[in-house]
Amino acid sequence: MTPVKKLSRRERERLRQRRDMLAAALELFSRNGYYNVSMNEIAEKAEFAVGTLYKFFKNKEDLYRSIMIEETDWFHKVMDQALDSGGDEIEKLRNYVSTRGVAVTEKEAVVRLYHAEVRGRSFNLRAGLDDEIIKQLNELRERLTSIFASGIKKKIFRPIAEPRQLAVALENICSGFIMRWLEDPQNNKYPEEPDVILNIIFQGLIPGEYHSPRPAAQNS
Amino acid sequence: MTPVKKLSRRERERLRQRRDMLAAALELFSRNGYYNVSMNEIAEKAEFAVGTLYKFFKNKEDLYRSIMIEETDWFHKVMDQALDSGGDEIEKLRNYVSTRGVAVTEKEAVVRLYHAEVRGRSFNLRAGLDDEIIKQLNELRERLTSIFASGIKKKIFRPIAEPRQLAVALENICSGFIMRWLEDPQNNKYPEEPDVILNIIFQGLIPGEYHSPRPAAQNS
Amino acid sequence: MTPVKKLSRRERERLRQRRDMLAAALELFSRNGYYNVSMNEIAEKAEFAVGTLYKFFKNKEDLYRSIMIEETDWFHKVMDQALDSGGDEIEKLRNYVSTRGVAVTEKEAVVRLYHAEVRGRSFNLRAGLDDEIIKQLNELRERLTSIFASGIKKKIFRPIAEPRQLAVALENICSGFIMRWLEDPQNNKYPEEPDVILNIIFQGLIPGEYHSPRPAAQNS
Amino acid sequence: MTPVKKLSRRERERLRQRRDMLAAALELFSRNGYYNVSMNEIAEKAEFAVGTLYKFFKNKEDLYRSIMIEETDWFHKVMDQALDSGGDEIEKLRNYVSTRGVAVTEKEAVVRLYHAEVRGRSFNLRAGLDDEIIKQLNELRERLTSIFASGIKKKIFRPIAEPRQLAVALENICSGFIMRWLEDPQNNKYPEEPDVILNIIFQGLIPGEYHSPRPAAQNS
DNA sequence: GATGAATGAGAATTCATTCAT
DNA sequence: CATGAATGAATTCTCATTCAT
Repeated sequence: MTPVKKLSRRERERLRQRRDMLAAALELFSRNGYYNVSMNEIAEKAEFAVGTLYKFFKNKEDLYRSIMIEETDWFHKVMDQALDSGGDEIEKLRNYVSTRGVAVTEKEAVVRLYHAEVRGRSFNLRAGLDDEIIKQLNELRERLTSIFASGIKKKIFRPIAEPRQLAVALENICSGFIMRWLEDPQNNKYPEEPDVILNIIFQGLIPGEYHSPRPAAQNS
Repeated sequence: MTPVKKLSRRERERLRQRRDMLAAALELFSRNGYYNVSMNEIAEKAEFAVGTLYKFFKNKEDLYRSIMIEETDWFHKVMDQALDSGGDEIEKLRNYVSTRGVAVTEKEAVVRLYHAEVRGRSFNLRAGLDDEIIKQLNELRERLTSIFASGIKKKIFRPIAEPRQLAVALENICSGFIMRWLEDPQNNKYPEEPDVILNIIFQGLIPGEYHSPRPAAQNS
Repeated sequence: MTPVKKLSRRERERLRQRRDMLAAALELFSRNGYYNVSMNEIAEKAEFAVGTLYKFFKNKEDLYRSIMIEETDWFHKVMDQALDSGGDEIEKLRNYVSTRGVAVTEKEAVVRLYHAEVRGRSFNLRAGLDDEIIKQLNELRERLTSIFASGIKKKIFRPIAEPRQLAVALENICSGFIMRWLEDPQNNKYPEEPDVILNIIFQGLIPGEYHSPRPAAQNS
Repeated sequence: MTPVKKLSRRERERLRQRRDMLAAALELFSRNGYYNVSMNEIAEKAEFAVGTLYKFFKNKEDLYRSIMIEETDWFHKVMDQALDSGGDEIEKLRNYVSTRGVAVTEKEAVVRLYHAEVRGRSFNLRAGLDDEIIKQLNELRERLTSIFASGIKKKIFRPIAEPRQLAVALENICSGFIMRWLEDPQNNKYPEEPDVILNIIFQGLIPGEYHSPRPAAQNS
């Protein structure tokens, strides 16, 4: 995908170091929060001297921001692929839901940080998240939104709410389950079957157990 | 609830002072985050000396914790009342949704903090939220859960997912909308009509615009 | 002179502390130079905690700058008085010379710092000396200049150079002697008799040993 | 002077490198001060690696000291030559004055540093200037002193002060003018005509405009 | 021999907390 | 009892120096 290939040993080494630093910092930040992690701790965990950290990152905030940017990139990419998957709108949403779950298992720390920062609005960054990050998150939501829109247009989905509202709802239901899972993995699982979540929004639409019974009956 | 009534002037005065301190701290914490607020700032805003703050609260964390406890109490009480409302399960949920919206307008700062802390899992508290707070939040979720359960039992709701999952979903959809609203009040409003949210979960059930068309038709 | 008098005990106390801090810092700076003195050292010498230093001064540079300003003020005032002295132009210059000498004995540390900063152009202040300080030093030179000018006009002094050049010369001869004195007090004294210095510039004019004899005579 | 000639290519190369390093460092030190110049900056400007700097100089202070020694050597040599010039005492002093001026134009950076260090007593060197440097500076002053002494003896100069005092005075008048020049080249020039400075000290003696006129006349 | 990445001691600064008045 | 000045531990960041390649 990238036209790389020719990285000198030196460059590869530097990249590896950078990755190690980011990994150590990510782990600590996601576990203890920005303000409860000192540069010395990060250095120690990454097995470098503090000074070396500062060769790679201008300051603590820059280090944090770099993590956020790289991981948002990763998240964006992963989710993008999920939504690129062939299939109809339902299939895409199914992919969205299950990929959100997969992402956690792959990078728990990232997701943890993502939740603190994006869902909870932490105050780690004085100036707030980078525009670039916000842009990516918005893009993702817009993709979801247009999937809902097109699904509605094709009459696959009933227009039970505006597409963007549906997108927000879906995002947040997923996040809610993930959060619970992270907080108490014993007792909470992220639904293995994405339809559990989709059913919440589209029970009438998703073919499956709860589908056939006419909704009608209930209130009459 | 408590057998109040007999508070000496002294005691009433102290309570007032305490309330002022908590209010000042709440405002600042919710706006700048725990670590970007100093005890001196709080003291100044509350118009007390720092020393006085320490007469009321053991330390900064205790002050923060106290806010969380009091405000969770308030939130719990408000939401509890909403769910106590007469009416069937649908009515109760409607009340839940709209009360969540009302709560924001009444105590924006509280909700802001609540979101950082509960939704995002901030790291203001080293040791995490108090058990007492967690207990209350769980209670609230359990009430929601049993509303869903009873609704399903009464066949008002279709059993599209487990009651607790539905509760989590509802909570998070609401939070999602509230968060967006807080972040950009210009462009995002919390749905004035609670049914917008409930429709997402129960479009087949809530009587209304999108109800009648049989969901069935579309894919089969 | 100042309309003070009514300083609360608190204020007087604060002033005293500030003075102590400045004194400790002056002593250290003048002996070791800006960059070889740490805030902790200053705090220790002044018998305060570092934090207290920062209550009085925004940062290290501010502390240094404050010293420079206060001491330049003092120096300016002392020299100004010297030049205010009654008497003709010769008398004023005599006063200038001897007061420069007195100033050293009174505040050796100040003069030491003054020399590093003003004569040598140190690099303690990134942004250079305050305009206020430079203004005062220029004023002093201008006063000297006009004394020379008026002396020349009155034909007390021969116009051997431009008045400002004479002022610069006088300043620097004095500084030169002072510097030598400070560096090696054993072997160098600042001329007790100001005429020694004035004679260098005005040997033909200052009444005294070298005065009356026609210059011609000198080699007879 | 030294029995040079036989330097291997290797050695010549090393000398050239050393010179480049010293030149880069001189430029930076004289402009920003010892403590505001990092070894990395010097290395970069000299186009070497830091490590290489340390092959030539034990440490930062040694580098600085080396500059001072080499440049003092140069200055000493230049001034020595000036004083070697044929001619009587007056001629020699004239040469001293004008050579001081020439030196600035040739090596402004050196003079800048010289002033900070020698005139101002900077604190770049913890242990003060090298004895060797001090010795050279003293030698120069002694030469000046003996010129004054011999001039007085020959009755070319009137004994308006002790020879050494005259030497100090002359040195400092020159330095004073040079400093002003360096600080504000627009508005201050070093007297092109050395007699301007010499007149200040010897107006009665230097043949010229102010020489013959009887000093007597003046105050009557 | 040259390089420059890595090191870590040291300095400035902040802020929760204490305690004399 | 309230006050707020004083404290000093902890944190971020820099830069002279070293040493493996």
